[in-house]
Amino acid sequence: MATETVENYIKAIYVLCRESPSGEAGVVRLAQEVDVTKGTATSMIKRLAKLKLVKAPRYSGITLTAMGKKVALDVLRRHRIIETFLVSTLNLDWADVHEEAERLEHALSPRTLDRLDEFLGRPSTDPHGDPIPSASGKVSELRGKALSAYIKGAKVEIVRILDQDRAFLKFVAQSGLKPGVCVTVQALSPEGDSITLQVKRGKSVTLSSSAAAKILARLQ
Amino acid sequence: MATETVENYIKAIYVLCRESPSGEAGVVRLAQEVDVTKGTATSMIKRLAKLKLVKAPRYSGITLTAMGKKVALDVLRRHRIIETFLVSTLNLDWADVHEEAERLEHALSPRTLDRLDEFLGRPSTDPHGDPIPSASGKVSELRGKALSAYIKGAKVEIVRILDQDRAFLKFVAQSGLKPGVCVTVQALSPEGDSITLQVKRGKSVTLSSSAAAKILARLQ
DNA sequence: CAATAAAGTTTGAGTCGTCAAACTTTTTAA
DNA sequence: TTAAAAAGTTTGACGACTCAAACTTTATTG
Repeated sequence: MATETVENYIKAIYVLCRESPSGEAGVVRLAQEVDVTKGTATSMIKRLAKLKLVKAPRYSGITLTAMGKKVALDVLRRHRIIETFLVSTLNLDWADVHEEAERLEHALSPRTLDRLDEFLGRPSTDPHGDPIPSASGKVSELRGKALSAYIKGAKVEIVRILDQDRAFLKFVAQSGLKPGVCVTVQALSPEGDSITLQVKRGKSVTLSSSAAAKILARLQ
Repeated sequence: MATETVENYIKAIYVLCRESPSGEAGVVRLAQEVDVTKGTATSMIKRLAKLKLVKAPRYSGITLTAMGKKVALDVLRRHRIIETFLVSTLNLDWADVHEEAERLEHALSPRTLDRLDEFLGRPSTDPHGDPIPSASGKVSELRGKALSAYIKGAKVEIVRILDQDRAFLKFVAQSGLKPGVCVTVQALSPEGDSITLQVKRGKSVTLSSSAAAKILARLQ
């Protein structure tokens, strides 16, 4: 069994690989993510390589092996089911839930996880719209494009928020941009580098393009 | 903040002190309880003493300080609330729940714990009948005497099972002796060192006195 | 293309929690 | 009351995880 620390590194590597265009994770970013120095990250990567969880040629990018990917999806499944529970059953604040799940995800037995999943009605996404991997390790990456990619007048449904940062999530929630909500693109300003959305009649929000890039939506 | 390991030692010491007539815990039993060698236990006790959580004069009994007691009750509160959740909400098996709670109890923030407590309707005991300490650290030790202390013909209500051993709990559950259940003392056999209970019409169970001593009940 | 910045690695050391085994003190019982 | 058993302690070592700081390699850019 992978230790809690190992699980955290693997999960972080998985996420970083998804984010990076090259599909590889870097030591410095990884160190940031798990909150250690880069030296520590390097030595941990060596251990992960010895455990056959990652491939990491010297001075080059890190990628997960098939085994590593399996571990990552397993952790992610636990994480997202817990987040769903915390929000939908315990009514915890949408933005606060990430850190809590971060700790709980390592303490759930497979049996309990399955009961929890059952209790929740076998949800397919978590409150941020992130897909929950199946018990057998499959993820359906949701269709949906960045908000910033739509044209003026488009009516779209928010499907996912690609960021776990508390402040950002708080802002998003406050603006009413949770997954499931429908909005209309009211204005695009290439000069101002921003996008304005109508959330409901009379209420609109303006976002920078970079913020809008982290919110996925699909045509209504 | 006390580490997970520290919390486990403190909890074990609390339980051992309750059980022992002298009110003190011993190193060997403690080592058994947390599943380490006695040398390890000794060195941990030193650390706990340095942290002002226990008093442990050399070659003598271990007791908790006021601070230690507070930590113990806090852990116990978390443990018992989680057990209640696992049984009453997720329908996990009554006997399996202890180990699971053992791991989860260290991963819950105060906020989440309170939400969980609220969700459960602020229960006062866990599924074994153990009292749940209040958030401020008060425990109401339940009234109730060992089953073995009642006389023939007594009609009593089971209130608590004083043992976390899986096999014992499994047996108890199978016999229908959960807290809340009413039984009648059908026979006492000092020679056979046993007690026979009528659980409901037509169903009776025989227990050794030592087993009956671990089941608390009160007069109906 | 050289100089500098950034990314990555290595080294030496420290903490936490653990073990096995030798040792000391206390308790028990013959 | 003293020898054996039980309880408790110490020592030296190890694995997991971490840091700071020196170092090497790769990338960037004037």
